[in-house]
Amino acid sequence: MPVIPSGALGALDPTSDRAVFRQIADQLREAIDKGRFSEGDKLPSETELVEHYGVSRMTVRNSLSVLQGEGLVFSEHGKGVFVRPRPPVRRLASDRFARRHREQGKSAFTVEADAAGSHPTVDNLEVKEERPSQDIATRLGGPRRVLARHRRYLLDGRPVEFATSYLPLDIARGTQIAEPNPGPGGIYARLEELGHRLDHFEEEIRARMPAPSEVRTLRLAAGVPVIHLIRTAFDTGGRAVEVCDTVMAADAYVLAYQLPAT
Amino acid sequence: MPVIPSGALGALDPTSDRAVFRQIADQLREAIDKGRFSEGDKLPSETELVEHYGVSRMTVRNSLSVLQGEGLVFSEHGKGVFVRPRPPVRRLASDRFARRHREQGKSAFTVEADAAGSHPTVDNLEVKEERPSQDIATRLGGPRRVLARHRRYLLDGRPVEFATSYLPLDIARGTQIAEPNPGPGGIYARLEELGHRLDHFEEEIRARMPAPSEVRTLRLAAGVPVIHLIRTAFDTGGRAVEVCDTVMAADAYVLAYQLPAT
DNA sequence: CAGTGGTCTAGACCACCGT
DNA sequence: CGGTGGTCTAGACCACTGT
Repeated sequence: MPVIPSGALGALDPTSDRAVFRQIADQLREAIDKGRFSEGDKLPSETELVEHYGVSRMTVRNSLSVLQGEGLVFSEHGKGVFVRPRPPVRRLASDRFARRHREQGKSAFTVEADAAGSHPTVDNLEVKEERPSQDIATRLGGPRRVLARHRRYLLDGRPVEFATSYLPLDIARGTQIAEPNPGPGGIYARLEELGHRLDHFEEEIRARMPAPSEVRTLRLAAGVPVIHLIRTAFDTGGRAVEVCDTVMAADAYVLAYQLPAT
Repeated sequence: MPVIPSGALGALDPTSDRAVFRQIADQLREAIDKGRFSEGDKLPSETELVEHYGVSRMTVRNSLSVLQGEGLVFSEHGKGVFVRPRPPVRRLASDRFARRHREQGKSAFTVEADAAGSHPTVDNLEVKEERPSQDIATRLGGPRRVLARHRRYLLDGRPVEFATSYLPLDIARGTQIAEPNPGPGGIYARLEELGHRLDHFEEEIRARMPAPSEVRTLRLAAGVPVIHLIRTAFDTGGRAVEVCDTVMAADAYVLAYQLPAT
């Protein structure tokens, strides 16, 4: 029985130079783009596509793997291949570290999540002294060892980012910053109490495909890149007092910045 | 003859639950990470890997496609599979639209490229009036039609980004902004001459896998995401006077922002 | 020309899912 | 249990590359 919605998918063009698996991928992609399959919908099964197009199963699978690589669909073993829904995105505003927010005593992540009606969680918290990578050391002015605060953030149970903050030992050792819970307002509030009044932050943003370990940590679907953000905090003396290295699931974020025109 | 560098790749673990093609991909990835294959190096051919591991060719190809999806390698028909080199990245500083740069008469792209010793080119320039998408219209305050300036940027011959600027017709129509060459300092200089003194910009950043048309336009390799940047320029009256929609090859860029701590 | 990757076939067995 | 996707085999022919 032909279970493919009538008209949803056309026929192959045998005269075309385009590879068969690409033609099939094109037709499926177009059907998704035009809403003939909606978010969460199940695509025709591999067997159905094999019958519809009269090709071998490997060819069909090749087509589907193209769409997976583009992040358009995901597969579930024993169930089917589905159109990937666009998850809700978290918007990071450029004033998210403004003192006025900090002074209300909550962390930036928690404040935003609450505002968006989501349930935030922090996970895998680990605080320890480490030897920093060359890059981190350079940004902090070259210390041999640093305090590292590792953690993972989840939104409604979904891991969306993991991050590590690095701080010079001469600033952080023995303070509340070296405790798992740094207290109200987070480590930036503690830094200011310790006399390091914050002046500005610098952020560097890259995007790339995730390493396998990042796929596991963020439970990333195929075809989802990561945003790699490195933020350095400077005090009013011009010293770099913290570097925060963050990897985010790109489908969960939009970053917003405001730039002066002057 | 075994042409695989001795010790570069190990043997399969038949007792492992991990799929054979994943084990092979893991070993190749590790060999690349550890520098046993360097940037630009050719990996062992599919035939050599088939012989080394004693598996079928499709299994080997499956392994290689995993690495391609991660952006670690690229293939050239008839030549081989190679370790993908990290291309030089272009750094976009958050002050790149500062008035002091604009007043020197060059566009932001040209100034930066020259500074980096690269040869910049602009391509596929097209200026016309259009009906804006819902999103663009909303950002500009809801005009029915806008002036659109499409173009593509190349660095040393490589396409790295394409962009479209949208401006309200009541501002741009009939001015030099509607000409292919907007003159020294670019459209922002013209906007200020027209009385729209710029106050600030807002930028929104997303990362995702490219659509097929973006792969073509930017000649993207497999496993390279794009950075999607939407910038809105506001004049001192608080009006949005331009929206620039930019898609960048993510492997060619690092974005840098400076945020106040106040 | 021989060697490379690109495409495709026609099977096979397995693990997972829901009924 | 039947249907689904996950893995793998052992071929085949092709197009592209370099010598």
